[in-house]
Amino acid sequence: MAKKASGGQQREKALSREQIIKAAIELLDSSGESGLTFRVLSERLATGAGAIYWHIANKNDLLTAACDAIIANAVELTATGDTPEEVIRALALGVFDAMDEHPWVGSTFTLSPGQSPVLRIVERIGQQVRVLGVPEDAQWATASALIAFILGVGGQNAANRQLARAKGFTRSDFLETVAAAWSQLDPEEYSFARSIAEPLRTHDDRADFLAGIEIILRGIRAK
Amino acid sequence: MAKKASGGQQREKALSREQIIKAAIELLDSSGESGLTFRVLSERLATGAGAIYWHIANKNDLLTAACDAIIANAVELTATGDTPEEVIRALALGVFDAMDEHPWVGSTFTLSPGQSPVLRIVERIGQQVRVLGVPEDAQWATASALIAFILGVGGQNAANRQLARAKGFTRSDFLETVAAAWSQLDPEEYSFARSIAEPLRTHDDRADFLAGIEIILRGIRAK
DNA sequence: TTCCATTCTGGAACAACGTTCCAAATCTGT
DNA sequence: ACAGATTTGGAACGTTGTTCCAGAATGGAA
Repeated sequence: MAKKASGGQQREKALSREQIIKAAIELLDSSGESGLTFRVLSERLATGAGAIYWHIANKNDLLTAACDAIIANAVELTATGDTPEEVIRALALGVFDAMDEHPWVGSTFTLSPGQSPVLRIVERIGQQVRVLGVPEDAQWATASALIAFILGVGGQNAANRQLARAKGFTRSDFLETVAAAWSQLDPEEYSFARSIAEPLRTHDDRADFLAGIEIILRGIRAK
Repeated sequence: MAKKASGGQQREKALSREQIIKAAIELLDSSGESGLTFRVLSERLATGAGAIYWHIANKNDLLTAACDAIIANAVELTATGDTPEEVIRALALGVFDAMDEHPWVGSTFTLSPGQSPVLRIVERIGQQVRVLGVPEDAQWATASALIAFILGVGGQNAANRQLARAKGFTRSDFLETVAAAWSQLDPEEYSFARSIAEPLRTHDDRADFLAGIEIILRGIRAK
């Protein structure tokens, strides 16, 4: 029923689930979320839509698998450190960088809650929360806060990138646009947004992300 | 060019942007995100798709406006308190409750980054961060962390609800499914997920959300 | 009033998408 | 070499967001 790993080659141009996922990732990276359709994926793989559906349940399945491949790699590479806090920092940054390199990942998490991609992060974070000595009845809320923050940042960044790409903007153009809009808001009602518009132009997403992680770690420690 | 607010009624059954948004919200609430199509919206409003497009740019515009209506209401109602921390708590809970009542809102934020709905939250949170005495060069990162967390939780919850609805599950069914899956994972590799599966069955999302806010507030204070 | 330019309506039409279906091609075991 | 199971490729289906446009409704000028 499933594939058989019997050494011999099955066919000249065998079509495997892994190949499909790999091609999907390439397509997502080069053309964004809207660039992955079964038509262009078929062309790229020199086959038809039906053949793809033999190996894959539906588009959600495909996107989840693609997301999982990226996250599994990121988690594997970066989950090291001397202290639990260092591990959390490294893991969070690893996931952030992976999402930065593959902007579509951020919006893919919501397609499969509780499944593989999220699960990997839950486990790694949860283990470190345990090592940190957080009491058992607070472990889930604590890990959950870290995860929500990481996925929240990822989702927002993904949204920014996607909008920028759709309008043919660069990231810089996008920030420029937001800054320009915010700096012209009513000074009374939107004083904060106005004051933040200028520094926003040149801010560093990664540094802000790390600062957020530090705040949360400090909050956990301060209990 | 735009509508004229000249007192007289324009037509028996005038079609206004507000009416369209209201009908869209009702549809989203009753049938979920996939329930809002221009076909059923047309029927509900007893008109055609073209008439709707006269008042609204596209579906993104419509969803953003619907999201903004919910968020504006939630922010207006709940942004009160004696201390800045209390205001943040109240605001966060207000947004959480709004997202809980309208699950589609959580996934709508990503459609319009830097625009109205996010902006409202940025402003309110940012003002309180300022009152808290956070130094100017850390205000954005701090506010950003709170916002990312709030939107992250909202997005995950929305994803859960959406999946549950699509499969005809209740929230309880969904948690049951996740708990069952997690409790059968490999005890070595997924020790945390296994240990958390049981309590997850009956946990309180709102309490966990509030616990997360407290962690972040503690982290800000502990600087 | 009568007219006309503007504003607004409704539904047909279009292109693109995810998905299904199935006859043909290919493989595997006997 | 044959038969049954697996895998392929592309046509076809239903649905979606969006566009297009003929014409109805409206309000001000003559």
